[in-house]
Amino acid sequence: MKDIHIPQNNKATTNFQYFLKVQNFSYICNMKYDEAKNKFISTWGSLGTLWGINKAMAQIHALLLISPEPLTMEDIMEQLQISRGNTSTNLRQLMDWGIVFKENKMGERKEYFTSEKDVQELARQIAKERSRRELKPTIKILKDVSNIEQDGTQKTEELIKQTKSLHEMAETLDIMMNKVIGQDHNWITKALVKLIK
Amino acid sequence: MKDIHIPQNNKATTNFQYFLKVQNFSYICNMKYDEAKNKFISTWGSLGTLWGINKAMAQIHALLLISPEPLTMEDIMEQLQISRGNTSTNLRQLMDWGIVFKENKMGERKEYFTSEKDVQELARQIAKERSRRELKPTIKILKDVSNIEQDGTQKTEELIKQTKSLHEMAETLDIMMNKVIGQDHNWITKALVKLIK
DNA sequence: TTATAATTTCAATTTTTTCTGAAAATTTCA
DNA sequence: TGAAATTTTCAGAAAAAATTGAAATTATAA
Repeated sequence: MKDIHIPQNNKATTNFQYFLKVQNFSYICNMKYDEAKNKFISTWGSLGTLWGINKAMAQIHALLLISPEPLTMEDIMEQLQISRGNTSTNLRQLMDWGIVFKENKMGERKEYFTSEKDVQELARQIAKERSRRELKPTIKILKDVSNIEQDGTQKTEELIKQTKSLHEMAETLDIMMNKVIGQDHNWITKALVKLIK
Repeated sequence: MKDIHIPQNNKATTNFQYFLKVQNFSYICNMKYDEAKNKFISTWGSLGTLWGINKAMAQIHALLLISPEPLTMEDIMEQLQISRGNTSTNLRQLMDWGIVFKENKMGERKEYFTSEKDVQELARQIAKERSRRELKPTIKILKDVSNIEQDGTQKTEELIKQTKSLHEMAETLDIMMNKVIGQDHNWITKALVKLIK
């Protein structure tokens, strides 16, 4: 499988059958699953960097998300072609985020990993962590900065005015996010309905 | 100014006066403004990397956001201690994002730059760009991947199921974001009120 | 048009981040 | 307890990203 090059962003090959010639035998080979899987993993991987986690971490997560069975570290290393250390470190981080879990199988020494499979729960968990890691500390600093003493100069006035606005907006966002965290599993749909009204 | 070391995360120095001894003269020097300004710029800078723009870009933006007057490239280079090339490149990117603008002063050859000052407008602009750059392309790929043909295997079923869920969620988010973009300037507060109800 | 002020571009360099792999640590089984 | 299986850690290597600075380009005024 890993010797077949799968075009990543080539529209023409989506939902297509591949015709392979191997040692004088010809096969019509349905690549749909592997192609789709690779596309998903690599897309999720590059998206990861956009919301602050690295590629390997996001790819491991993607792999676990679509895997019906828990995977071992070996499985992950082999499928993504990454080192043991890298795998170990990133699995730990995913567990810190609360979106990947360790599992043990009876009679087996090695550890298995699964991801949170409910995407709404996943979103809630991510919202919760981002609030804690990024939003809350920012809010604190904006509050400090916007509380400096007025000295009558225009530049101080502008600094206070702008950081106050940002502070207010950040607090609103945080409240919204925490509302969302406390909602039931269909919050996204419900929130949408409310916004449209 | 740039020779005075300003402690960045030191609670004890916030809102404090500094006592300086320079060449036998003593001053009580109110550092509030500069300290606050530096704290804001460096915080905004490191936050930037978390939502996908680099440090210099975010710092330039921060500087323009709190500057009552438009600034030239020279001003920015000097205040942030970065090179001309860096400044030019990042200003261009900020303009691509639609949150920084060029201004010309009559009789002056050089260009001046300002930032969008209304933070709600800023948020709307950012939401719009992120939808265009990240969310929309992701939605397209999730749609493609979730449309592969069922082949009866469990792994294919799982891949389809999970990518379908993600696709649905991403679409909902995108719709929400675009709703928000079309709202008036107080959308955040209004959205919050709706969610709380 | 020419001189010059201002900006952009980009190859080379520096800095930061990620990744590897082997040694150390931990866990489990007998 | 000891040996084997498994995981973690971390110094150094590799890769990626950001930054510089000087040459090329563009715009302006005389």
